[in-house]
Amino acid sequence: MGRQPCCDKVGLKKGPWTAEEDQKLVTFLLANGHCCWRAVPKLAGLLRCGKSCRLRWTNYLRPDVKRGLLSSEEERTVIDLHEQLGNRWSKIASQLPGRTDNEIKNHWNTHIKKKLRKMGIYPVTHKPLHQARFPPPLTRQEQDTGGGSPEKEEKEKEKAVVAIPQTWAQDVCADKVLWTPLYTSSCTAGDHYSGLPTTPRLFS
DNA sequence: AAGTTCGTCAACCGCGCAGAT
DNA sequence: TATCTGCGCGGTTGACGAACT
Repeated sequence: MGRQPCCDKVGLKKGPWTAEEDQKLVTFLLANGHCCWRAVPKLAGLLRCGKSCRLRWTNYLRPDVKRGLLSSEEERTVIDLHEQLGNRWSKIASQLPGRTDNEIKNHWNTHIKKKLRKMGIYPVTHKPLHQARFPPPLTRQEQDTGGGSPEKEEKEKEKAVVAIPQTWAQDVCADKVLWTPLYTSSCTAGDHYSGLPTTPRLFS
């Protein structure tokens, strides 16, 4: 049996939120809090799914959410944390009060990546471009700062393959550093690989 | 001035995890 | 133990305005 959709999509509104919808959601949540996101739209009188309401609230309507560009200090923090954690946007966001994972992710993709490239730093590995290497196959376990249960650790060890991030292909192409398909015969973004590649081929 | 391309960012989608039954 | 349900996360899309030709 397939997974049920998060909500019945028939008759539900999608796309940008109107001021009126925002008002309804804020009024409801401030008065009642949220016991269960699935029930929120119905109770608040909105034709949205619960997921959409949660996203709108956490990213834009929450009273403590900070708007506007990231300061240079915040940016530095994001870069440092990204180096340690990778694309764990929610973890990174938790270190920056008032910032959301979505905002940080967008800022990273549109501003920071570009800045790093200009500085000659490869944004995925945080290493100089000329030393660009395929990212080591870190498992979630390795990326997480905290430890896990021994069983979990064992399971993670078994996972010798990790997903190649789709951004990899984009980044590499943008910087005209293309990898030869030495590590796999038909490797594309989203595929899986095990082990490390050999050498990159540079295109001018 | 009009058309096209690029950059930004709000919002959606699908998946994985955890708790409940 | 297996299945169901809801939430949260990360990747991706698409609308829209700005910049460029």
